Amino acid sequence: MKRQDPNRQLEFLLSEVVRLQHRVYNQRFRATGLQQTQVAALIHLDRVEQLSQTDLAARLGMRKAATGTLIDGLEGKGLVERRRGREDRRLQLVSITDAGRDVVERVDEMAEGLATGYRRGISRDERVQLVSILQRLRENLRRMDVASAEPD
Amino acid sequence: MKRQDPNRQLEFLLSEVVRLQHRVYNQRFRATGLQQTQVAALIHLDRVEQLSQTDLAARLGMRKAATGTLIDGLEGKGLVERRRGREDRRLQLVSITDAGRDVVERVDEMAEGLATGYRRGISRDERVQLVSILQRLRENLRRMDVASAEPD
DNA sequence: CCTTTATGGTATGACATCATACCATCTGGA
DNA sequence: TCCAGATGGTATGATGTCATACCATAAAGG
Repeated sequence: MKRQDPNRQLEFLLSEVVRLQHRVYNQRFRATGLQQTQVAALIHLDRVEQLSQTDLAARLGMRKAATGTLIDGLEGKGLVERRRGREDRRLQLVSITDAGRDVVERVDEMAEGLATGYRRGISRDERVQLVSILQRLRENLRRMDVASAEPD
Repeated sequence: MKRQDPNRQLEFLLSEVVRLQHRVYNQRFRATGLQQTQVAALIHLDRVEQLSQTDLAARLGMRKAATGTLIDGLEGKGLVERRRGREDRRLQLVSITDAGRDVVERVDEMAEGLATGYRRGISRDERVQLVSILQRLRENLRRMDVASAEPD
């Protein structure tokens, strides 16, 4: 039962990196009052016109409930709008506002600066590789998630 | 200002994967009553005899306060012990108990099963590569973290 | 020695996410 | 047509992590 060095155990390493990442980004974005996840949501919305909450949840890898409160926050700041679906009135269609687009613009510039330090010592090829592997990991995890998540 | 596809933006992708990962693992480990992070802490402690809380915090990428409550939980279950440092009485030296070692053993077996689905379609070489890149990313983030975190 | 500063840990209040349970609306078959 | 299940969303209570502020002990300089 030779156990992995926890420093190399993929799952733990990923968690650690993401914890650090959230901390660093949230410190830097303090001025905007936005969390990294909210920024992610805004950027998703900036590229697609509108999205139901369930769609958005799937893209962020979150649950519906959490996505709802996430959007509450963005809506409260006027960065995002909700409209009931016209055909299917269960849907909450979320779309970004002009104010939201401005924020994305500003945040993008900040992110530019951060990315420099973030990517130091990692080549373009490696980044491409990394993304590719992470996408497969995500696929695997999605499969494992639904496999056990009947009741939602 | 050509913006990245959020599906490929490294930072977001990492966050998403880790959210999924936590969900899947916590579902599966429900029976043990442990969170993935607690498991990580146990495994660290299983390999080093003892560790101060600050050390442990550094290894997990967390802050001191959060690490304290994490350990409270493990201590409450009897998986871990705290002793005041004999030479430096500020230190809380944390070490794993026999019960803790048993849990690690059991969890390791469960993790074995999970890892199969987790790693599907990802070669050994790719995993090595991934770990290497993540370690550099971690280094970068640590630098960016302390760079701004004077007051703790 | 004695004071200042650094360091380990804890307390507190905020917030994000989760799981579960629930309500509203749609859809497909009897 | 209408009822049963599926699906979108919300409400609630728990927990994990954070940032900040604080206390206790140690180390360093006069």
